[in-house]
Amino acid sequence: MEAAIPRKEDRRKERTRQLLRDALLELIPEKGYEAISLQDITDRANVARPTFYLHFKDKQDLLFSSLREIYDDLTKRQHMYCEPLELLVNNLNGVGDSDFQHVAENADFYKVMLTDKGSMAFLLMVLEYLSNVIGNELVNKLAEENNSARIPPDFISSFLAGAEIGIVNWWLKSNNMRYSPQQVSRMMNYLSLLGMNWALKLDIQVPSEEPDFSEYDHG
Amino acid sequence: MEAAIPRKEDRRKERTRQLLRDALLELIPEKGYEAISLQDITDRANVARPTFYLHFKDKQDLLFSSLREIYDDLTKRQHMYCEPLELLVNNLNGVGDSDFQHVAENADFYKVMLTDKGSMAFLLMVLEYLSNVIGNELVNKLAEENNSARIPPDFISSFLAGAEIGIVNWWLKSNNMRYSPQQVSRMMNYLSLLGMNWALKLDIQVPSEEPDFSEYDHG
DNA sequence: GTATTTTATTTACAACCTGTCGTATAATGA
DNA sequence: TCATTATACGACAGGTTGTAAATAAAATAC
Repeated sequence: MEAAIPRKEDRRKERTRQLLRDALLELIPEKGYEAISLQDITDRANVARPTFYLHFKDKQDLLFSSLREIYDDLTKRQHMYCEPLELLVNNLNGVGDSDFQHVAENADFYKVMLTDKGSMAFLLMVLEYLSNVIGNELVNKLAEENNSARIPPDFISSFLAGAEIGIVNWWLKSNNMRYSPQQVSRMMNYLSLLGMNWALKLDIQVPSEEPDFSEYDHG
Repeated sequence: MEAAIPRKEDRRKERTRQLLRDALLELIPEKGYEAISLQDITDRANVARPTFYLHFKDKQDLLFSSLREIYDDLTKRQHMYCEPLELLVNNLNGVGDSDFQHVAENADFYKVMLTDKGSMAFLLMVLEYLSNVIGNELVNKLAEENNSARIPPDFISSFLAGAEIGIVNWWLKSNNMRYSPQQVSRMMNYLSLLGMNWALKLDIQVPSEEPDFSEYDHG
């Protein structure tokens, strides 16, 4: 056995990987994920097709690699919002905003991926991400407050994760996104809160003033 | 132009179509939807591959054809449960049962389809089906009771449709389905009710007796 | 700066897939 | 029985994937 010499990472490696990642994200809004072939990707990245296999197993592997950093970043932003917990229970108006904000910023991407041109693996990845974030940052923390949940916390997390996907799908298709990310996020929180109150035997109050959910014109 | 002669449908036509439909549904739990080729389907159905194109456009067309009858039937069953409305608001314990019952009966199928071996088109079809059923049979009817919704009814429908998919996904993966269809359905209803109350300015009461959501052993 | 190692290119290949031709066969309805 | 028409069959072009060889290029180590 040779002694493993910890060589410094070859610069070309990361460079090629980045080219491939960028090419994929660039192509998705153009022709949809499913329709993209490895040839398309490597052509766009100016890389030979066999080279692809030196770095990624297949298209899905590349997709996941492309998205990991994005979602890691989102997780951090969520963490900021939900800490401390008191801020959450007294003010629903920040929780989840970053998610919907992110979707709005990448609307072209999500509009395609939440289509039959998208990918099941991606949707499941998002579902799991949401389920984990909602579970770790919200439901489990609330469940600890009062240790007598009527409904399993992971049921609630999965419920809300699915609901959020349903909402995003509705939002992206609803007449050019007539609601702001903050509005959608708030609708979601208000609609979830009372059921969660009951499920976790909590007593978080819905703000008494009526929220402003009026549509807005795009300008 | 020839006069359209209304010939009786050739028996072979429906026979072949049914063979193809059955073959697909048979193959899905075996190797996943995505991995199935037309060759697989026509082999299983004992039909020549070019014949496939005489009846269906592609694999997805066949899938939709296979599922249409199933979902039409489900819609009817939903309709029964939600009519009359009074029965609904006073008794949460029937709404949506048929959906979860159906999933339990076809667990093998859904376990594969809600996987990266499944299909986005299928998931979107289910999402739309759920959104329509929940909208038409539940939310819109409740919204008419009191014409001053705080949140758009179609937001609520999409929210619940997504939530149901999230729940089904959780349920199928949760340790061999430790909850009965009725339990899962009830959890879902109880968790949704209070938020919907607020959103639609209603006053449906959550039953005061504690529901039984204890897990059960499979025997 | 030079040598060595790693990475990338190129070309080629086998295997599979799809969609669509004709033409021949056989079942069906009239 | 007879005309119709669904189906079988074989074949084709064009696309895909994953892998293999030998060659060229680039980065690191010294």
